[in-house]
Amino acid sequence: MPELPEVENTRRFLVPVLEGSVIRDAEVRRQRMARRNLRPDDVPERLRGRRLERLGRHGKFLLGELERDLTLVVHLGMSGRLRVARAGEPEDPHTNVVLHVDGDTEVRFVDPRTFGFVAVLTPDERADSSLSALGPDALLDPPRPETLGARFAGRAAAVKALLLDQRILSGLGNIYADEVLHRARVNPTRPGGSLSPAELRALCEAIPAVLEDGIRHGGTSLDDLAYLLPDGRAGEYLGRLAAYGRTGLACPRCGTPIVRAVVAQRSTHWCPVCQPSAIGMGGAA
DNA sequence: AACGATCCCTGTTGGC
DNA sequence: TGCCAACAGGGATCGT
Repeated sequence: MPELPEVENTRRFLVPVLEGSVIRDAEVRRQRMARRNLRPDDVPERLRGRRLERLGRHGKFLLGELERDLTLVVHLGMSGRLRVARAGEPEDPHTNVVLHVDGDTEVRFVDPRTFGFVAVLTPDERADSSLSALGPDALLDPPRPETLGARFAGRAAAVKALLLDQRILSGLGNIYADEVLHRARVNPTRPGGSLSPAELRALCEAIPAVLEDGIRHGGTSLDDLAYLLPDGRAGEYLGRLAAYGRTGLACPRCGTPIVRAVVAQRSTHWCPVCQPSAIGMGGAA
């Protein structure tokens, strides 16, 4: 699923395509994709003829700074991907939004499950949106152990749930949360408030390390339905995952079979030896 | 306030 | 072989 490394790879690919370019026209073919706008019809209207000055990212949100203080917001949801193509090239199914850029370049938003969205927001609308509630970007502004500890203090919820909470830290999703916890040797079911200073330090080391590793390898493409780079290539990180999706397979660190359980309503994978459920105990959770 | 449950979607998977 | 329920998940929202 698109998480921070996939969104960042998408962003880097799109920077030379979009930055400084004029969006000549835009089509929203499924109204649902524009549902975060007060009026869905605003999207093409607000994009038409406007230059995109800078393409940034906060967590899993792509943020395009447009002329006259408008922001283009794109979230890939769980099955969204952006595809760069020439006009007239065959379209992938579920091409729900198309941006027509300079020349005959198109940026196509393909999203079968429509959990993604596009929005074009004024500064006021942006301030009122959930964007303003996002926590610091997990890569650009990685947490220090003391600040993460302060956010986790007193929390009974599983540390996995807290890592997925975009208001605490922005960018981790289900795959990279499992990978971060594995690298840091922290059991996903542990109450957030119970982590030791050493475990908080390990988490803070693991968060940027795992994300940078994911970015370096082009992100994680689980299957052909999910995330692909904007030129259609798959990311290479799938084969490097240590925990996520590896139920019954050997932990790359100790060889113990990875276990799976539902934590925080999400499929969760960990090594019962490297990530014991209680300090000093080596058994399964 | 914190936390868990539910819903939105649809392609894929697994069971019978 | 064919059908269909279950499953996957980010984020909004709701109930406790």
